[in-house]
Amino acid sequence: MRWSQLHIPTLREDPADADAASHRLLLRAGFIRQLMAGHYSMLPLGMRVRAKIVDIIREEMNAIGAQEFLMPSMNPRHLWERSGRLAVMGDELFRLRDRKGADEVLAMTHEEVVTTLASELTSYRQLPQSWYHMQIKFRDEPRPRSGLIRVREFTMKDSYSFDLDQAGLDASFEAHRGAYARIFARLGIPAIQVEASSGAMGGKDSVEFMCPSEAGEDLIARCPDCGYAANLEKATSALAPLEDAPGPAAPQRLDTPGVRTIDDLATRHGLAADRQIKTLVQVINGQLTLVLLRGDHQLQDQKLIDATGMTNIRPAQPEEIRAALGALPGSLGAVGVSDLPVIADVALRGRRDMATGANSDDVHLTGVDTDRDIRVGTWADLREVKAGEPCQRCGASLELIRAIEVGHIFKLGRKYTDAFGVTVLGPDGGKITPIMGCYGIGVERAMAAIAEVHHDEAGLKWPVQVAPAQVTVTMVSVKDEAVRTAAESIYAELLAAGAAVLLDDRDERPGVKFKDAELIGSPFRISVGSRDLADGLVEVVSRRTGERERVAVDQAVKQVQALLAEAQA
RNA sequence: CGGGGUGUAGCGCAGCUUGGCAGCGCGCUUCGUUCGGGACGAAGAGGCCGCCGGUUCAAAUCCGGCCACCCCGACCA
Repeated sequence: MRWSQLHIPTLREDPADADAASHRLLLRAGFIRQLMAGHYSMLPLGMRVRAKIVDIIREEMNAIGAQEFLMPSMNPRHLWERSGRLAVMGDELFRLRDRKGADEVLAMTHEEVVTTLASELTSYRQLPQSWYHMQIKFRDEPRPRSGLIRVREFTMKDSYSFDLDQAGLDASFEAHRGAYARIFARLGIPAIQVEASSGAMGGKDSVEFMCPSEAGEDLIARCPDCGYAANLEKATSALAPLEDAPGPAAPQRLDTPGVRTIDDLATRHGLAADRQIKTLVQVINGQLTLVLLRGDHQLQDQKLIDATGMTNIRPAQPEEIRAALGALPGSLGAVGVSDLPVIADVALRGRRDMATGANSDDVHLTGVDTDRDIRVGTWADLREVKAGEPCQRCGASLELIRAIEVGHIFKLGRKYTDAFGVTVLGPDGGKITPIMGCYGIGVERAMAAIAEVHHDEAGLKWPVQVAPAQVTVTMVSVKDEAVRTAAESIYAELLAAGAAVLLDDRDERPGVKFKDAELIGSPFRISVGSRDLADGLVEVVSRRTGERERVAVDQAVKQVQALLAEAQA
């Protein structure tokens, strides 16, 4: 690759409106260009990085025995009706219609398609299977952002495993977990594995691979001591147990004029927030439901979704609340409520002598025992963990950090094999419905994550495994014939040795070339200039360490190869 | 979808308040000088001022509508 032939130049100034560092640098260094919100063109430099990421993923997937497929992005709509996801995914699923009037969708993932292929499996002898592909996914995101981190069109490596039983699924899952750990290590992404909610996909065990970064959209709770880590949507902590003295034999009325918040009740009536029951009203699949939490706790929305299995949840409007309970938010409670479902956070279990609203404006109740006075239909973990709370495993103080979700693996179960009637015959001649796992990596998002982790003020700093140019050979002075000859020869030799090399043969001043090599993030640079060449020397510079050394012209290739090997080890 | 902001040369922006020749920096072309850390001089090229409509003798500028993009939120495998 010769720089003089690269069609898209680097930019002197930062592009406007680029929020994340990766976004800014990938634009400026000429790796990507935006077409519209959430859709990017991949330029030659970006394409090279993407190809290397794809290669690494492919190697590790093949290494665990997964087989590569390629399934269409455009799917018939009926497939998605059959799986039930047409309704679940809502507006996020792109829909279109062809000239015959047939309805189609642009696939967000490929469970439906891969399951139709799996229907040709006939015998238990054919299992287990792990199938994957790398294909463009389409998602009508409400708000694309941060460059490649959240887009509407992106490449995903998604794989799907089919096993006879839970033990087989566990093995496939662990194989993928290992492959993912190796992939992210090779990509230079310091991914940490966290417990996650499986969300709308269904299924049980769910592990996300998270790259800590301020540009991330997720929050994870992590224990610095024992390594416990979970998505905030799932994280729990060990709460200090609260000892309640026995209260009165029945709840007592407390007039609380003007009190509307937990704080009001605490400051004006001396009832600490952790002695209050917070009553939220949510509409879950059209059903008004009371959600109870300790006064000083926040509801984690995803936990409510997971606890109920419903995705269609919204806070109730004040009119709905008054019609159902006879009071407005600020004086709500669950005591005596028998006609509405009640879901309570486990932190309220067994509490006594608590305070809560009386379902009459400006009136509260004290002396409430949760077990005695409230008809709780479901106990669940609903509370959002806060930084500093003790780790449930070891008691150390939890920290909350932002992270980019670069991979997600989970045990799907039989949702799709059931929906599509996939069975194989077992050894006894009986029908077995295979159990599935699914596993995804966002390729361009991984590229952005690498850029987030590996950059400085001067530009990108790609790890050698994914660098678009592992070595940039800089002709410091293109008009010097001796320089040209030496640089061309080093370039050819490195190319022949299989290295990714970029020859900067532009007629530019040296400073421009040095800055650009740093901007695009070449791990190593060989400067071939008249000054050193007169002594038979060239300069080798490391982007990462800034170290530079002069070596004999005929030793340069060997020296750089040694440095590359060392960096990859 | 709610809130905020921005659309003017390839990129970054000024001009809009108070209507009157379309500007600046970078980049690009040509010539000359320069040449190991983003050079300098001279001469050039490059515009549907997001789109549609209105007001006006006259609109980048004022008014209305629409579109796009960005940020915050909601949303999200």
